[in-house]
Amino acid sequence: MATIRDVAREAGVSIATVSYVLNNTKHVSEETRRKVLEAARRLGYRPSNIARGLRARRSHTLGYSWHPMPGGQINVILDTFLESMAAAAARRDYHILAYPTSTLSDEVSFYQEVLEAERVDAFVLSNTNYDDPRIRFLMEAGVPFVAFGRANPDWDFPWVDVDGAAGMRKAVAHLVALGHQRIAFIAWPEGSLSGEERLRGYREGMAAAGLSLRDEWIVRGEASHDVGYQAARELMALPPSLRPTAIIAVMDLMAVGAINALLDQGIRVGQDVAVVGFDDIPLARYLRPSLTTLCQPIAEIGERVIDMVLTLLEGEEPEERHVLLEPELVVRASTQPNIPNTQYPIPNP
Amino acid sequence: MATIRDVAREAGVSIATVSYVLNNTKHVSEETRRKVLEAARRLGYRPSNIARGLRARRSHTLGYSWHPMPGGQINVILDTFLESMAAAAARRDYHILAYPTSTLSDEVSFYQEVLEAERVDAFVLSNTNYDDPRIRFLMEAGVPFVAFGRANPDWDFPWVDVDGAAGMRKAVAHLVALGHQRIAFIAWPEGSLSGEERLRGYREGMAAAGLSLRDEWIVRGEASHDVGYQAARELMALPPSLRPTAIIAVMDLMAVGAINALLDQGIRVGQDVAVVGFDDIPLARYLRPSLTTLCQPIAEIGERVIDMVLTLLEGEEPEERHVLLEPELVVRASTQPNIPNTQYPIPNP
DNA sequence: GGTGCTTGGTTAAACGTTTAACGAAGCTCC
DNA sequence: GGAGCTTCGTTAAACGTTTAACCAAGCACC
Repeated sequence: MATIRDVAREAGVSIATVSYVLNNTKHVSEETRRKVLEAARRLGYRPSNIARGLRARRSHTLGYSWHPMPGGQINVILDTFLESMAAAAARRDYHILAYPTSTLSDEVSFYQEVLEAERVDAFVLSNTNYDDPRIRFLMEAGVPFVAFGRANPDWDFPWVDVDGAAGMRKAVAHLVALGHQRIAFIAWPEGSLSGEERLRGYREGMAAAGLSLRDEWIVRGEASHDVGYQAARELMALPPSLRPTAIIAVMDLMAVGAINALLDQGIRVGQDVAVVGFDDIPLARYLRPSLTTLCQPIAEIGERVIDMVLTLLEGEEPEERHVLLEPELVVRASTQPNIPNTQYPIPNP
Repeated sequence: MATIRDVAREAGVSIATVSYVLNNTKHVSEETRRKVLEAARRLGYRPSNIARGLRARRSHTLGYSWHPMPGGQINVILDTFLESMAAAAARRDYHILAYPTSTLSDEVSFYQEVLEAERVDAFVLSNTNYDDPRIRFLMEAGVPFVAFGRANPDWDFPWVDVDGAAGMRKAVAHLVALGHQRIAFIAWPEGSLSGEERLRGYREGMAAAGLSLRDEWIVRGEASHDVGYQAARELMALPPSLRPTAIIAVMDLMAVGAINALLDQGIRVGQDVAVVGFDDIPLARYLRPSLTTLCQPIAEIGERVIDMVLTLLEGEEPEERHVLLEPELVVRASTQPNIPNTQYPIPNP
């Protein structure tokens, strides 16, 4: 494997000159410049990332850590998110080190380890919590990082997030436009940042439509299909005057549970009762009925996150330190009975 | 940040001694050993991975590259696979560099780049093809790698794979035990390695059960929900004496398409016609009816792959160069009408 | 024709490890 | 009591870059 020394010899210059030419970091005459580039090309030279990193104290690597999904749930965004991040990073010669954090005993000390071993220059985090210890640590340590998701509002750190409240307002407005007045919400337990955010959007949407809101319409439970199932049963057990005609769930999986509960009771979803989810899981469009839901712009988030973190790494301030992106409402049969379930074209035999 | 020099000074020894103690690579008296370890602990010393890599020509990093799913499909295994690999790698102080390859113009030259930049010591690949150029390149370059998936059988390289044929034999046997005789198969277009493998298992299963096989029962098409939908329509349009009573699909997504087609025709899935998929996508258990399918031992594959690749890196031969793991048949309502759709417990209010 | 500036390049140190080569001290053995 | 071995450490080179410091030559200027 050719080293910078080989290139220097081949071009008849010193290794310093080669370095200057390749990094464009000092003026070099057009003549030698050409010679160096030519020699490097001939030898197929590629600077060793390791050696470069040792001297420049840069690994040209970003760490991305996420919590793998519990209980057989799927991480809907992982593939898309990693792909968009890796592509954005590659454009600027950075690479992504993947850290699923499930197996870590102490997550914070893990960050410290990786950092001190000089494996990564900066971090991207997702699945943030309110008083997220990772964020606290990274802020204190002065490490550049960007989070996908917000945390304690008193903390000032760069993040990109989806405006869950705006999404839920869209969902409510959509349902209201269809004539619904009694709209329920299946939420996560208190304490989840994005959960409360989405719930707030639901409340705001109801208020904006001038609809009153009943405590019975908000049912909370852990993120699972079964909790969604049970919540829908409870909602349908309310007296007719209170019984909701539409249900919004904080996540698709719970919406699927709710739909299954309704179907089990002979309720026609989309006609008798409408259901909206959040996530746009891959199968949402193929469910019976297909699921109206909110779709997050994951690819864009990935790019923004990387752009921000690389800006930080260059010692500059990103023009926007906080980026809030709106999810898109995808209307399907679970709220619009006139949309056929079979919304995919049937290919000709 | 403490360096080896700081530790040496603190312990009153030379840096070489520190290195020997920390790497357990030469005998050192118990006394100095203790002093060194104590000093390292006090200073919170952690060797710089970069410096270590430069000298030892090891980045302690493995590259994992995969093709992101086309057309909004989800990569069911990514989360689990990455997690198990990262955990197995971390146990031996290795880390995973993630390379979704969609954006690469020339995939092979990409491997060369990463390798020459000394970013990774070895590779893991998945989604292998028959004459996979990546595998050809890595073999020729003499780079250690392990593939999740097989390729050209003339090539000798280490891999771990799922025995799709065995899985399909299980599926057929399961259906035969339920009394089915006319069993159809929805396949991918010719040329897919795992696709042909699974198809072969279906044929073998039929032969083993002494059932004859009709050409009409094998329908091919691109991997998509809609192709599955259309295929099921075609199968149901066969004359009654040929019409299958069970359908096996090469992947869950196509099985879902088939189920939807059957439902649209008023056919009761699980009672009139049974359907089996392959993958065990996360929603499979929550579908109506829930989907009988084959589940791949992804976590185990991840561990095996990492163990093998690290063994290779140590210059040894793994005891097994080819590992074939059987998928597990998960029986649900789409083949067993007596299994209630609502197979999840309903929590007490 | 010295002074000072610019241009275009070189020299050499540094980054933090690993590890081969060396060596001092203590022991065994004849 | 010296040869030879073992034990336990040290010294110093090496890994492949980047970059500060330096320098020679050319030129302008008074």
